[in-house]
Amino acid sequence: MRSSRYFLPTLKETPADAQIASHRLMLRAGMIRQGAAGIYSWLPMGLKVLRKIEQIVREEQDAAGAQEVLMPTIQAADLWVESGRYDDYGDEMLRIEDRHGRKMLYGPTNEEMITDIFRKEIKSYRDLPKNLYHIQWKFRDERRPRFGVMRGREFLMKDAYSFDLTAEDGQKSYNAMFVAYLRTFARLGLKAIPMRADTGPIGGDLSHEFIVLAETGESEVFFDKAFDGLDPMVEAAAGADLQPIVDEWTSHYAATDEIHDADNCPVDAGNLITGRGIEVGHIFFFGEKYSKPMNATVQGPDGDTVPVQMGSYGVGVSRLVGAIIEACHDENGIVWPEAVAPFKVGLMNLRAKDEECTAACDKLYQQLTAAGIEVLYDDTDTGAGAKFANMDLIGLPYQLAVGPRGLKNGVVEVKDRKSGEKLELTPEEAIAKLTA
RNA sequence: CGGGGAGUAGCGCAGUCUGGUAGCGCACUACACUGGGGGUGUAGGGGUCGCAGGUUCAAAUCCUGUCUCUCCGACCA
Repeated sequence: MRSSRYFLPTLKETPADAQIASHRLMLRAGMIRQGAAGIYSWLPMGLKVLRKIEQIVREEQDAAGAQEVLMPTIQAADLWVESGRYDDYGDEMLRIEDRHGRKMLYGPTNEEMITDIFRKEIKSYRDLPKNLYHIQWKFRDERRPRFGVMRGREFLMKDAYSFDLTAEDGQKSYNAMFVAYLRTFARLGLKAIPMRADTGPIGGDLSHEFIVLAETGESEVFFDKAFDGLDPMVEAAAGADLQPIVDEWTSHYAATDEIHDADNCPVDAGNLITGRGIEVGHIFFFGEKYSKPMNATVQGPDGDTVPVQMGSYGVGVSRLVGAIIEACHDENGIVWPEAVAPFKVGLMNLRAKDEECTAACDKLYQQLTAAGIEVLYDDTDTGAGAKFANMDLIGLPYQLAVGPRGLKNGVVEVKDRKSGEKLELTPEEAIAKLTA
């Protein structure tokens, strides 16, 4: 993509409303623009990152045996009356009426709807287990939206729902999601710690929050050093027993500051790590909480009709964009992990008016693009300093700077955004390095 | 929801107390210079001062109402 054609409105100055790093940087890097409190438009580069995160989440859900569906954003209130949550949910639910005066709502989550879909079709234990998920916009009318997309009112969420005959089977479904989450966050370039959690309004007995570590995270977290030794990229054969893995990850101490009690902490100070984190995922097993009131039942092998055992599993996809930036930035801007970077390489023509320089850049752009590398090519006729600053701000993993000075000696400069390491290479070497 | 703060050009702000031709920096347009870390100059364009009432010869400024945004706190993917 050429910068001269790309819609990438970066800002030199920081908008006054943005307090935290990710919000500031997303606005400055031209990723989002605010529509109303907690509601944002996603501009091309922001959307590109959002889609990449979404895709990784999707791949791991699919790999874990979940199947993608897509439920609507607008739901009829009836189902919520049936589950008893229409009154319980309170002002966080955006309630609307259609032209016929029918009560509707913009979905804050989808337990009721998925349960309704399930109960209408599934009648036998032979059809279990099932895990259905979707990635859809949700709306929760937060009292105080803040931190940009980290706590917006409208947000993109992956939510999966598992259905099993027994609680034991439900635990297996839970474990599959647990492992999928470990892998998902690791692939996104994050360090995530599962923590035992309150179940809140979703309800249920078994629940873990996944907290990604970021120095500027919203809450303080405490966890056993032992987590550092665990490998989140769990490889497990289909149908394998995941319980030992889950046990290992849940056997070590981890708690947010709300729960942590320094005086009674089971981990001695030498092994306790204190950090800050952001909640990006939350998984629940809640058994019959919705299946019972909503009559989502199947016939078991013995002929008895029983409520199905359910769990739900959320990932804050849009929040992850902010969380990744919180975990990956420096004073100059964003430092994207390669897996979610909007482009891998930022190619800078340092002297757009110089024909040789432009020819060299055009060629590099063509070669890299042909090799399947996503390149943002700054072909504009602006000062070199502005280009470097802008590239640092948007945080592409590699910068490829091409100017007359280097070309005279047959070299271009490749900079690693994260380490800051700069290499002078021939164009051929640069291509080889960037396509490796 | 409790307590603060703010709405003036795309962004950041001054002007409001003490009413009198709406300003500054950045960004933008044109031209020239410059050219490896947000460069320089000259000349420009852009604002019903959040909205609605009121007071006044005259309102960004005073009064009333209203909307929105935002910060801290309590709650959440």
